[in-house]
Amino acid sequence: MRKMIRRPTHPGNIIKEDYLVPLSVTIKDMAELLGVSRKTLSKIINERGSITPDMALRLSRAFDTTPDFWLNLQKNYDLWQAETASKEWQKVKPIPPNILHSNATLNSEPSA
Amino acid sequence: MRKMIRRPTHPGNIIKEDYLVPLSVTIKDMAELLGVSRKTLSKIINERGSITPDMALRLSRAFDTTPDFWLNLQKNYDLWQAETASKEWQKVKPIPPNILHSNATLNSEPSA
DNA sequence: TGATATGTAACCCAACAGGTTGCGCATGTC
DNA sequence: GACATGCGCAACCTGTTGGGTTACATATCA
Repeated sequence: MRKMIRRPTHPGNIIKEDYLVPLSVTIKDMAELLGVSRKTLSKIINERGSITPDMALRLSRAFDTTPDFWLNLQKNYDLWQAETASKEWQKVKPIPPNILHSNATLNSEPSA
Repeated sequence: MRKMIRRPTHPGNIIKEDYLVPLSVTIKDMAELLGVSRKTLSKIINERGSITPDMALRLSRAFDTTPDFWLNLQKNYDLWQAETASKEWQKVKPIPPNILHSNATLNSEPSA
């Protein structure tokens, strides 16, 4: 697993660049095809909305892709956001590997 | 991509069976280690809560895993739920492959 | 009996998905 | 110029959900 260096591409960007533009479809028409409101799609395209599981299913139908493709894009984006937004999670103390990968338990034998 | 037949395992199940039980850690203590409330972890363990990106980062720290591992579990679970919850997305009409994979546009030349 | 662990309900707050309506702007067309 | 269309976006509304705290009943264990 390589750590994400730069801000991952937003799914909306892919929709726009790889589908809407090449196909010359407007946001309005695409929203209709997908069965969602123009606003919902517009927000995603403009990177202010996210791909929900339901939207991923719709996109997978329209573009002959997998729902996972879209959800992975969103996942990577969200993860990057979470990593960046706060450093609180870094305060979590890792469970010592020797305990994690043995039969030992966390609260048994304080030391040895 | 193989289609998901049965209900995917909930991330909370993994946390419990693969970590809490083997390590003999209580939900209370684990919640403390993760820096979240007992309720938050309890909800996840009991499959009433989901793994957020932030929680995935915390789990990855504690258990020496990747955040993606946890988010993928959640993603698969959510996707299955969305597929099952409603069939509305199936009404989305696929864009004809010949148009999708050519230089043609959707609204150009109604036929040929 | 007393301490601990746990599920869960009640409450509160913030965020977010999605929908509708409408406004202002840009562009294209008649 | 006048009108239609596409689009970003702001309001406004609703429902859901994550997360926190407090509290309670139950269960288990020393």
